Amino acid sequence: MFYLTTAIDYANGDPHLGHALEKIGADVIARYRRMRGDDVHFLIGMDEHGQKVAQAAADEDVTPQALVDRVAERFQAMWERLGISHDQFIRTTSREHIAGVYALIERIFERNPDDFYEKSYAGRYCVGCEAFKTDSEIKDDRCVLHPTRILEWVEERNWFFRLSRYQDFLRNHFAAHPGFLGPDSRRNEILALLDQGLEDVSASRARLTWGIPFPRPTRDGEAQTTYVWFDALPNYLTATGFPDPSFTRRWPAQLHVIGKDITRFHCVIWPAMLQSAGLPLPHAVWAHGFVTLAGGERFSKSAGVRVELAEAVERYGPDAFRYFMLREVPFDGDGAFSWERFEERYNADLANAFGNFASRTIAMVERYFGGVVPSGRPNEIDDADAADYVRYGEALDGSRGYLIQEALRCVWLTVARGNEYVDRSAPWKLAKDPAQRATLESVLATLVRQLIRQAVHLAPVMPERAEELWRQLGAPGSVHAQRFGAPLAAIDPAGWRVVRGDPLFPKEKEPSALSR
RNA sequence: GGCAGGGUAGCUCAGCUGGUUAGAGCACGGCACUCAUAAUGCCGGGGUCGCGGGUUCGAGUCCCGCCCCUGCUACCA
Repeated sequence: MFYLTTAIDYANGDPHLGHALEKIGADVIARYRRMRGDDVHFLIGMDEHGQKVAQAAADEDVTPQALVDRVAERFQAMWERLGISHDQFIRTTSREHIAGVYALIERIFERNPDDFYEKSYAGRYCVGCEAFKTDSEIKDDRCVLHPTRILEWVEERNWFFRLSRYQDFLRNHFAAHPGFLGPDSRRNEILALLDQGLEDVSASRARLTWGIPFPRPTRDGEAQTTYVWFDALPNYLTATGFPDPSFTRRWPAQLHVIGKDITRFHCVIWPAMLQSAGLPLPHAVWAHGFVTLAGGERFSKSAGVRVELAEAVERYGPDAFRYFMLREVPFDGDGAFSWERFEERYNADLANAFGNFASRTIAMVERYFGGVVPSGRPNEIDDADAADYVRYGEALDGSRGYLIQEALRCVWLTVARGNEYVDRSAPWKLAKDPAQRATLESVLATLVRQLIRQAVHLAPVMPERAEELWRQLGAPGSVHAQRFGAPLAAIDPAGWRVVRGDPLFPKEKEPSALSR
């Protein structure tokens, strides 16, 4: 079982490029795994509690539930449009999740009663943020985000989780499992944090109105609300059906795909919670980077969205968008989005190099062989491609992290090889000489084999376009039903009837009209 | 401030433990070709390798100092 998850998205706005990058990247991993033959379960979802959601609902004069219902629908519509192949969509307002959170907290109370304790928390509270502020967020006695408001000194009694107790456990875990967190830069940051020492974290809040009731009241009988760590993070566990005993069929997760900004929660608090509950830890966490804008401004939930996701998807279609994001934004770091760059990638990589390679190959099979793929034996082209696809696999299988952009580079090496091979072989010359018929057959069979492999290896990234190429090649079944490695190498397209279709990535007639 | 990473062609980046004329892709220019989405292939121009010292026969690659950028430095998520 390969159980992978993405961060659940906070339901206080519409999906933007940052959300999309994470889902697309995780989707590629999920699809890649399925095509390796793994039994994949891919979870995504929404984080729907919290003061900001309550506030947003109040502003619109709707109930919080009505608000999150609407937001969840918009997210799901976007994921469908983008071809995200999740198996499950969890929402933290669902009954199952709430029951799971109760069970997890109670399990900690049973197994490690000392891990929860009551403590008064005093601090400066910003009404604008609805949150306590730390010194670094305060300037001249005012919250840096709301300088016009006056900070209140607030004291409240909460449940706390004894995170500090797990410092050594976490350090040992990181030492024993070097691959637990990647990329290395994030891992080093967490190791530094562990060296610095851990403070306990609050597990409940008194003034939080929209959330899961904390299972136990405080000593003075006050009912509190579960704070974010114990509300949002457990979604990965509750989605498996926990506490139903069958949850072990999926748990522990193989991989949590998250943004680099929430690494700490997933690599410190979450593992400690699980350990406290006596549950196994996820095998790995991958912290991807951010999509930035050309100016360097960063996308985040608080920053304004400057490029409309819907527009970015519609302009060249979801598959081109998926390709662009993953090729341009390294999955272990940041990358910029710009229309100029998008058009460059689209024209150079998709239309000219790859799309045209498919077009010219299929056209030649039609022209010289009446559309029936000739037979031929694998040769040095297949060998060279195979070496590239080994690297493709190493970039996606997690052994060195999840370097999707490298996998794409590998496929394009084979595209370049194919175009070069066409020119070197000059089939149009071979076709004029009947004595060269066998050579012509061999060349075109080779090109079709290349396209087969490209379709299969691009299927995780561009599922729809890969399927269309598969169809144009006259290949049987679905590209998504294929398997990498030996089964793929064994495919012999001889006799397939190609179907010449529209270009895979049509170019706009007036490129200037697309420029901004 | 502390810790970590980075500053290499117009753009995005590769350059491992120091060693022939510093590389790739895109963009740009020329040539070739015509199967193809005026696509492709070949060739080429273009870089004081952040700045200043130092070690060495020799440094983008090591050492010191400085400048600049990014991330982390815990309760919005």
